[in-house]
Order: sequence, then C-alpha cells, then structure tokens
Amino acid sequence: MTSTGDTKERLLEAAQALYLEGGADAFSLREVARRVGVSAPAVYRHFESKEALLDAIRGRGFEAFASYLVRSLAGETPRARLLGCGRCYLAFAVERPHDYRVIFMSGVPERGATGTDAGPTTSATFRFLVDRVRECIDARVIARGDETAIATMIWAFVHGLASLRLSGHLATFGDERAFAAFHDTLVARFVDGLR
Amino acid sequence: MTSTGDTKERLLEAAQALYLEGGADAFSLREVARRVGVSAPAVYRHFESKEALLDAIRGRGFEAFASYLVRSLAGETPRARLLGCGRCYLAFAVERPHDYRVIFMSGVPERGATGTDAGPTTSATFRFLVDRVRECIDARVIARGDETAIATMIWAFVHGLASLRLSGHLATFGDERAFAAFHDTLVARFVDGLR
DNA sequence: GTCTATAGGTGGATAGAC
DNA sequence: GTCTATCCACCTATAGAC
Repeated sequence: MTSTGDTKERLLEAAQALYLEGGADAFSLREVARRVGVSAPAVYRHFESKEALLDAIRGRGFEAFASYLVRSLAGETPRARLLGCGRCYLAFAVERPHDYRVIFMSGVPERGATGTDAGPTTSATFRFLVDRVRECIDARVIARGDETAIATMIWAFVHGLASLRLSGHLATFGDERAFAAFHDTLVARFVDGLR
Repeated sequence: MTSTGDTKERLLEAAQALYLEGGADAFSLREVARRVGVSAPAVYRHFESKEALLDAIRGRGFEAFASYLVRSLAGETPRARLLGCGRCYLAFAVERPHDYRVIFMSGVPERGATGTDAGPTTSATFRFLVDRVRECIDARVIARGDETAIATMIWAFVHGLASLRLSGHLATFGDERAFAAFHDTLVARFVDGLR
C-alpha cells in the first residue's frame, strides 16, 4: 500500500499520453516526470532508462492493436468480418498514429520482447487475418487461392491507405469520417475483386 | 569558379546522406557541417535555416522519383504501362529507400517550395498514374469508374507492398529479386480484379 | 565565405543527502 | 523513494572579426 505502485502507474500513463501526443521525438523523461510532479531522477527508481520506459509504452501499443483487431469478430458474416479487419486497422492507425507508426512504419525489431513479429507468417495478428481470409474462401466470398498471398494483398492495401492517410498524402479526401467511408468503399471494391 | 558552389553542393549531398541514414531525428546542421569539414555557422551562408536545407533534400528525392516513374512509358500496352508504374514504384523504394521514406513515409509539408503535393490530385506524379488508369479504362483493361479513386487504390496497394517491404514486414518473401516477382504477380492480380 | 565565440535551449543520466 | 545539485552531450542560431 505504499505510493510506489501508484507512481509507477502514473508514470506509465503520463508517458503513454506524451507518446500519443508527439511520438518518440517529443518524448522525454523530464517531461514525463514534470507531468507526474516528480523529479527526473525519480523515474529511474521505476524504469532503468528512457528506452525501458518507451518499450513499456510500445508493448501497450501492440496490445491495443490486438484489441482493435479483435473487434472485427463482431461482424455476422465472413465478408463483414474481413471488411471489419480493414476498418479496425484504419481506426487503430487514425486513433493511435504513433503506436501505428512504431508497429508498421518503422523497422521490425529482430527479437521484440513484446511478441512482435519478424515476418507476417509468424505473427499472431497476421494469422488472424489469414483466418478471416480462409473463412471467406470457404464461404465462396473470394476465390480459392494461396491464403497467405491473399492476406498479404489485403494487408498491403489497407496498410497503404492507412499509412498514406497518416502521412498526409490523402488529406484531400475529407475529414476522418469521410475518409473512413471512402476507405470502406475501396476495401469492399478490392475484396469483391478477389472473387 | 569559386568554391562556393562546390560547398553548397557538398552540403546538399552530406545532408541527403545524413537524412537517409537516420531521418529527421538524427539530422542536425552541425553534423552536416562536420561531414563537409566546415563550421556550423557556415551552413547559414547557403541555407537560411535547418528547415530550408531539409526542404532542398526533399526536392531532390522527389525529382529522382519522377525519373523512375517515367520509365514505365516504355511499356507497349496500356496494361503494361500501368503495371510498369508499380514496378518502377517498387524499384524506387528498394533502390532509393531513403528518398522513398522522405517522400512517402514521412509527413507531407504543408506548402513545399519544391512542388511536392499536399494532396494526390494536385501532384504531377499522381496525375501520371491517373493517365495510365484512363488509358486502361479506354482500352477496356479495367472497368469504367472514378479514375481518381481507382488510381488511389493502385497507389495504396503498391505503396503498401513497398513500405511493408522496406519496414521488414515482408522479409519472409525472399530476396530483392524474388520479392519483385512476388510483387508483380500480386499487382497483376490486383489490376485484373478491377476489370 | 568562413571563422571563433557565444547565447540560450533541449535532453539523459549519476552522486549523495534525506 | 524522492530530492537537489550537477555533469555531460547535443542542438539552433546570432554577432562580429578576418
């Protein structure tokens, strides 16, 4: 019942907030400590270094991604669940852009301690997508074929839309809501092209 | 014949190399000056600020990209020229990953003095792609429809493949040559799905 | 055009008192 | 566990001599 656990948790939350605001560039131990109301050296009682704190935050980001993706299971048909993957993927990118950048737009860590994948085939989240593809194949929603290749196509397409949007290249397609609708239309057209 | 022009050119090249090595984070005027062998304040004789130097770098990368893209005109049919766009896009990403990251994987400047686009519709290179799409529509290679939307789909797809590859997420698909073949197959399947 | 000197700022991390 | 004091590194940018 000491204040230790509380402080560590508050540091984590402040660090995450700071990270979500400005990414790794704007991230500093001093600012985290400032927000929590402790001195900068105090942070070292809870985290070995700035990188250790950042890793903890990134681990949370990866967990958040999985929680977004799993929402697509709410869809009632295989096609709805597959399209839902795209919608959830975009939502994660838009709502947590810094986490998204770390996970999908920066280099893949050799051996992530967070369970991050080195290649798509070994990733739990990629297998999740492959499962949605297999469902659609079994339901004759898309044509039979190499599930991994098809899942890769879908991933690439949705990632392309999301990352170009994040980079500002698709800013002309309106606000967040309008772009989501545009995105849904394109993904549906794409998936139907796989029939 | 003074050494002025040479120094400016050397600054540009060192700046480009530095940017490509570590991105904007690792970029500093001092390091650029160090590499060229001049003092930091000397840089201000050639560039108004750090941002001005960065803008110049981005302009160079963009010119290189245009030179890659135009090679696709060598194709003999509309479909070949469209597929060629994808191939050239990937080639640029793989052969000049640093420029590629500058242009497509970092934020779009609000008002680039280099002619860079804020939105796809105003970009010369995007219009180039739209022209290839229109060609294919006229030749009944792909179905009639909103050319901008279709071009955006193709862009997103090819960009998704290229950027995931650059980030290491598609490393399991073999070496550069094997991945290019894989890429061509997927792009062809994608385009044929638009019929 | 380039230099030295300098102003003024960010940040990570450690030592030792309490 | 937390503090103050401190050190070190790094950066952008300016002033003024040469």
